[in-house]
Amino acid sequence: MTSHAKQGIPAATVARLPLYLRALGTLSDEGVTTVSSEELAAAAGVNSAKLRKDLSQLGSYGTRGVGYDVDYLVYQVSRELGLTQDWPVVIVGLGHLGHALANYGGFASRGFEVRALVDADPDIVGTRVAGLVVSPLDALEEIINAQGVAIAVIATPAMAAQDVCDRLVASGVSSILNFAPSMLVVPEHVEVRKVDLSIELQILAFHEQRKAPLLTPMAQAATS
Amino acid sequence: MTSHAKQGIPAATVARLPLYLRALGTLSDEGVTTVSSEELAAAAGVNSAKLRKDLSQLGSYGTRGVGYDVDYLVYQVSRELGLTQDWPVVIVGLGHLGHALANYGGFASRGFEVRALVDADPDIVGTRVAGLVVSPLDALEEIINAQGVAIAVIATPAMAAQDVCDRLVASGVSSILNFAPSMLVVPEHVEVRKVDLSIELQILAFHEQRKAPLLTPMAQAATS
DNA sequence: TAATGTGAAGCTTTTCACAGCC
DNA sequence: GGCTGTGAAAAGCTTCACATTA
Repeated sequence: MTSHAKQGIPAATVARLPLYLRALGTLSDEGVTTVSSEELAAAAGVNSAKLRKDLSQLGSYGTRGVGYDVDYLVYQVSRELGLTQDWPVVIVGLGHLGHALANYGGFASRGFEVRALVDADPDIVGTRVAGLVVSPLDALEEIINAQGVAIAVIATPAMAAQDVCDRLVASGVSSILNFAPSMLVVPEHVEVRKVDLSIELQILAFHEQRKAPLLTPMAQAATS
Repeated sequence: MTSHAKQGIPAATVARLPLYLRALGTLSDEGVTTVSSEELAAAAGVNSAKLRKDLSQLGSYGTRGVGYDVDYLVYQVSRELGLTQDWPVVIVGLGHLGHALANYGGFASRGFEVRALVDADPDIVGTRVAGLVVSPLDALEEIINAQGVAIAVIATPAMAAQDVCDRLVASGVSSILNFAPSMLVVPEHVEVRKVDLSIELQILAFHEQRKAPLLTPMAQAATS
């Protein structure tokens, strides 16, 4: 109402909203009805000034001297993220990872409904995974149209990812979550986000490395 | 040698090094021996000024007027990330996701060797996954000591994560990759990084939401 | 009184643009 | 001539600290 910059919530804030939502869900399950920025920040693993600033981007949903109403805040954050509606999702690629994603409960609980599974391998097509029969790659376009899919998940090998991506985009998909270790080229209006399971491990190795020399008797003549 | 601020590569740079490494690997496989910042940046999906600044943090490994030697740069980036040595890793929790992680080729190819799999479920203990026999949770401490594990992956349900984490830390693990949807509390010297499979999907929904109203005949009286 | 919401300060990251070097 | 490496400017993000309000 009062000119809240609807266009322009900082990307860093958007990236943290799911974190807050998760923490709020836990609190709600525990029967907590009101929470201060300090408490919620601790539960989400951020500092309280950041949390307050983030929440203030969405509007003025707290009460000074009291805190935030948990359920009300869950609703507001969900709405902001677009999770008050259900999103039909298709998963392409049913290797080990696709399998895990299809069975992952965290999607359904956040308003994502896995409507179809697609794979290129004839041995996998027709099998039942997480209650769904795996469809052949040929059926991709038809499925997307029939189910009204706007968000797709790619969990294929790297080599197949760009081709699958092109077909998804051609069929009208405009948001893609890419688990394949490859860079996808897409038109302007399509958003791609990527998850690389090994990147975080590599970042850990970086930090581990600068403690290790002191503790393990491994590296001796390492100082060039 | 020439006083390169060894202590203090920006976090944002470290987070992108794995991306460059992957792009370089692909180029190397294609037989490319030299690459310009422009080309490598395109392959990694970043802009070239950023790439040059990032690489300059590691040292002066390019040649003006020419570009970067692909194999040499692979080595330098790997060394910086601590990937020239092998890291023994243990995965705790062998549900669908743990399964997928155990079978994930991207770990081994980056110097991470999955040495042991651990689960609490008696039905899973003793089964063979990705060539390894799953050990019981009781054996956790012994395995970590015997294998010299410094980096562990948690893929348990949220409820079990903190307990597993505490035991890992007590046994000397100092880097943890957490896939469980929960906040881990650890001592100062332990580094935790988390991957939440549904967070990226929620961020996509956020962006999808602000295109959708125009395209789908779903939301009608949405403007409060 | 207690805790939010927010200007302002400080810090990090990105981008620009060009000097320096091959 | 072409491309890296890097100061400097711009943008973005975090933290501080306190006025404001229930």
